[in-house]
Amino acid sequence: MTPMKIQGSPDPKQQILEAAIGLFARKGFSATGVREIAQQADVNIAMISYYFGSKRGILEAALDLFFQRYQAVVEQALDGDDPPEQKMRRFIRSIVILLQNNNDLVRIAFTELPFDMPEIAAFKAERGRKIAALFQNKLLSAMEGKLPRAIRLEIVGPAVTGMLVSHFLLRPVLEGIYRTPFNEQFYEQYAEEMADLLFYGVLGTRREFHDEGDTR
Amino acid sequence: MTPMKIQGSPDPKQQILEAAIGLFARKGFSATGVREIAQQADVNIAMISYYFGSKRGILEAALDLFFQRYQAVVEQALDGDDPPEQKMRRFIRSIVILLQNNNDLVRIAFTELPFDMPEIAAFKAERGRKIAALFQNKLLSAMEGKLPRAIRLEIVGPAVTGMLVSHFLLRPVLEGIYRTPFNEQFYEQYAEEMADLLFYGVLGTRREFHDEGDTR
Amino acid sequence: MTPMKIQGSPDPKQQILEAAIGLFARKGFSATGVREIAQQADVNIAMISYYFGSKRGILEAALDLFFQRYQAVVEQALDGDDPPEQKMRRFIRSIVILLQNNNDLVRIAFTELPFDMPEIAAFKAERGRKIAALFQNKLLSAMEGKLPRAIRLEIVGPAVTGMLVSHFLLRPVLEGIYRTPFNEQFYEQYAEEMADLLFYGVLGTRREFHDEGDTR
Amino acid sequence: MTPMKIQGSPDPKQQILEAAIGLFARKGFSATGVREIAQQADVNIAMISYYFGSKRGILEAALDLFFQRYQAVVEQALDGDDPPEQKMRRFIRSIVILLQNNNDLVRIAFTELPFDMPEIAAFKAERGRKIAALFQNKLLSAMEGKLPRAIRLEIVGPAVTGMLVSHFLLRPVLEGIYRTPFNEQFYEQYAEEMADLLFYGVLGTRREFHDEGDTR
DNA sequence: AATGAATGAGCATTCATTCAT
DNA sequence: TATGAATGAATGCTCATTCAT
Repeated sequence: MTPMKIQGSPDPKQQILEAAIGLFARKGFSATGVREIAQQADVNIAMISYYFGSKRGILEAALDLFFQRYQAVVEQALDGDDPPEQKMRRFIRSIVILLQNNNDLVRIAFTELPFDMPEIAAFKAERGRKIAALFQNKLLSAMEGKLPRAIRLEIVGPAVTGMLVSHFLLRPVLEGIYRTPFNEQFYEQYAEEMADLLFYGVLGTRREFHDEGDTR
Repeated sequence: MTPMKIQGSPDPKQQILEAAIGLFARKGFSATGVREIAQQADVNIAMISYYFGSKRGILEAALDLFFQRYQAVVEQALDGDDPPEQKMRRFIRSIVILLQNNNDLVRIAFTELPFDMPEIAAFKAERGRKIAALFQNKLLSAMEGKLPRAIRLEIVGPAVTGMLVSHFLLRPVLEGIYRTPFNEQFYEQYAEEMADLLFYGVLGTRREFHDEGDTR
Repeated sequence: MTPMKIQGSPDPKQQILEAAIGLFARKGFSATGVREIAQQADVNIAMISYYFGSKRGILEAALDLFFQRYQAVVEQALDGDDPPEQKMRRFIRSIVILLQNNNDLVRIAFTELPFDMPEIAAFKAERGRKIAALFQNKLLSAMEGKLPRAIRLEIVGPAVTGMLVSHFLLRPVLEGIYRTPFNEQFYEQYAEEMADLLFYGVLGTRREFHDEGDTR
Repeated sequence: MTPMKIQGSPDPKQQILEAAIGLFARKGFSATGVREIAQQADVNIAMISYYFGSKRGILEAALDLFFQRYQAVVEQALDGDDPPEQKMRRFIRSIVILLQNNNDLVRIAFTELPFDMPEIAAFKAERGRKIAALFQNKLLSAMEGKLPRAIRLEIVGPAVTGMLVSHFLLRPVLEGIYRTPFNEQFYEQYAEEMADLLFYGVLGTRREFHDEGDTR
């Protein structure tokens, strides 16, 4: 039976998770105390053990959430019979939206890889493998032989990831360097620039390689 | 007068810094205790206050060290009258070597940006601005008008940074995903792939844009 | 619901407060460690934060306790329509009993006025003002014009306080100087001598000023 | 050979003592650190051990200084063949000046009697005995039989001390209670009021006891 | 006489977690 | 489910003192 919650006292498990994600992203996992999470979530401190077992349990839940969403985007973007470049553009656009809306989760996922929590690293590797396989099967296998240079996934994969993500990880610093407002409009352009950069580099032009329709 | 140190009792300030860099990179700043640093550095715990004022002081010293080295590489690579593409290739090769040799510092510099240490973020922004200016003045200004698409530094800058760095940040996870050995030979190829990717993207080829000699 | 406590595990908050009062009085606030308090109170050290927030919190609680009791004595002694001299004798007798029974608190209240804890000094001033006002309203206003010399409260007030209290502050030293046993009987005489000294000084006699009945 | 000191680098021992007296008075002995003393005295920290042996050594030097000055005032005021009341008025006037000029020392002497430094208490008792003996021999013995009530030194002594001193100990709090400016003029009146209070109390008048000339 | 590095014990406070209710 | 009290270990930092130079 799902308990009816009156307004103002929502699901405490969800409250804890949301509070923790915000704090982990802003202060880091270690620097965040369970007391702080409990206070922010307006929940008794013992509820954390109760719902998540431990502080680490919350981190695992957060990572799980991120990879679920990430993988969903990948699957959805790469699915279907569209040409690879179109799939890729769709992926980039979707992923930029994901990164925008889950900035905190992204920071946690890419930032917290403590070597003293090997299970966390293992968990990430496992999820990463799945996603790499999706790319291999749904995208790269269809492009083989058609590219000017072969794509080595273990190199290009992380490079593309870093290319797309670093803006979001560095955002607080970037805001201190550039005056550009990082608003909705910016991120639309951002996605296009990322795609062009990935496809043609800074020196190439889209027309050179082959005639193409609008891939957008 | 520089004191002659007998073997076995080297400069304790240096010892502390090195120990801390290793631990910060592996466990994160917050998760690393001063006792741990002192023990690893084989130094009395009070020496940390004595030399660095506080744990945070060590972090600042580490960041300073990283940015000094980073900026030195940038200046050296971009200096001179060589054509831009050549400068850029030189920069990428140098930076890959730097990242290889300072993996711990890199992780610290890109990972520790806690919002509750705003001075740290400010420090990074200040150094970032300097480096961005170097690129603008020594590289981009010479390329203006010659590119198929204008380069927006506030977008391409972080993207290139992330493209180059993410391998090193994600390395422990990548090792769990791919079987590629990350050895000397790998990083030579890595630098070339990064340059090609940056210049021509995954779809472009180097010959298309303009005939060029060997830019290496 | 007040929890029934079995013998041997009494109210830990009270335990902490009592232990701290004893130690603060004997060693001073700064020289007393929280570990020492916790040990003496037979309580886990973290309970100090839990109940009082900090070591300073215990000091504040102790001062509050003292001033509550002090003010209660003043109010009770000065209340009613008795002639001023009688009120004053009653006050002195009551206050001597209070000082006897709260020697530790007295020492803390008069000894700990660190200039680096301005809130403490402010707290004392506020309580002192209240008590000064009580004297002004319930005692001095009734005596105006009837005295050989006007009483300046800001001078006589501290003087009387010091006169009464100094024995208790200096007791450990006095025990090293005089052989008098400071027992119950002594303090009865002490109260009378204080009253006589305050009223008639060392040279005056009670009969000289005006014929009076037994003022006790 | 007494070293000639150039201006600006005066006797470091004196510097340390003065810095320490100020800090002990403001923060208390325990709360004052040797680093702080050394810094305030503009002296290397190791000089404290060198000159005073330990932090406690400074406290002992300060107490010694206070009692020397105190005893000198007592001896000077009580010496000679003047009538007792005149001696006593002289003493009170002198002591008020002493208290004014040595406010820090007074606070230290009356405030720091930690039970865990028994030698300090013993030292104070010894000096206190000497001063008590001076009063007994040079003042009270001449008044015996001439007073309306016998004076018990072990009671009146501390009372008078407290009466005189409490203003100076409580000064920071008194400044928060009353608006009276504690200036030169105030302390002249203060001394007179103290003498009158001691001699005649709040109810007595100076003319009642015996006709007297100007006792000043 | 003076320095700055070094020591080891100690400081107040906070940690994540547990448990009886 | 939910609470608040309780635990013991750990936190970063400072202490007074010592010592070789």
